[in-house]
Amino acid sequence: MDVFFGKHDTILTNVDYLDLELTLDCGQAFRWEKQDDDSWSGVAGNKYLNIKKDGDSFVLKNTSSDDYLQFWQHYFDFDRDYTSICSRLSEDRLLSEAIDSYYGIRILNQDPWEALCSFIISQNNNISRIKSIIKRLCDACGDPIGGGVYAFPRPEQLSLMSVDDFQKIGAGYRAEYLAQLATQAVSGNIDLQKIKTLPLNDARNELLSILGVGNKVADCALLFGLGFFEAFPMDTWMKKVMTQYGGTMPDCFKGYEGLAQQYLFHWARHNL
DNA sequence: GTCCAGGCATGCA
DNA sequence: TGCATGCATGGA
Repeated sequence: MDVFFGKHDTILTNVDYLDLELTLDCGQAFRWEKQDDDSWSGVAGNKYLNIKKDGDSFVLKNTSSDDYLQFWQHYFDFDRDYTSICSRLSEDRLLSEAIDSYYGIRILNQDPWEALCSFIISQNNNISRIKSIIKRLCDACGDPIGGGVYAFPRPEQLSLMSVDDFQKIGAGYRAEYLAQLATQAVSGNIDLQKIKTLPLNDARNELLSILGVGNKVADCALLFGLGFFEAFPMDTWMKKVMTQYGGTMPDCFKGYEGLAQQYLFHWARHNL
């Protein structure tokens, strides 16, 4: 991949492995919207981005070299060699088919706090509704970052919301979970930066102690927010997929379970 | 109107 | 440990 820093934009060429729609709209992140010109706009951290595929290159609008190097490069996981990982994963027949069909899914490195809150909201919920709840949450108490756009609220901002406030934005029965989580995060009882440094199982157990966090939500937070590429979220779709493996994971998934999961999840939703 | 969504907490065996 | 049930909400 080559990176060019223009006067306003950052331009990526020779990108081996990125499909914007598959990556930004596959249910791992909830703040990206497709625009009329087929570009994608979204918020991550306290940054707004518009990114568009233009022929063989990708244009990150109004993105400085600092923004790219210090934030988006890691967000899009560009430091990881997806080509060699997918080559390894393709040793499995089903995964090989999924990768061929949906080439270009990357795992985004999202903010741990946002990922945890988002996947608590996601439980027993559908993606379009998850998106709208999160948007209302950001509009209600996140930092304005310009253009009428708001960042995802920090713990102390969420802690100022009451259970009733969370219900008013449509969180439903998850309102209680969000309120408790915010309180614990502010008190330091939940420390995601510390959890990030733990071994996978310890990190997982810490997350499981949070009200409203079960196996699936914990694994999503680990994979999409806390940098655990080997986490393997098991939702209803993945349970169906795993019957095709007799319940045991192929050896070639090892170390890359998260990406394998995301491909199989996508494959299952379109083929089962 | 009815169904269902990237589940989880709870109670009971 | 394993299974049944209730849960808030709104888009399809």
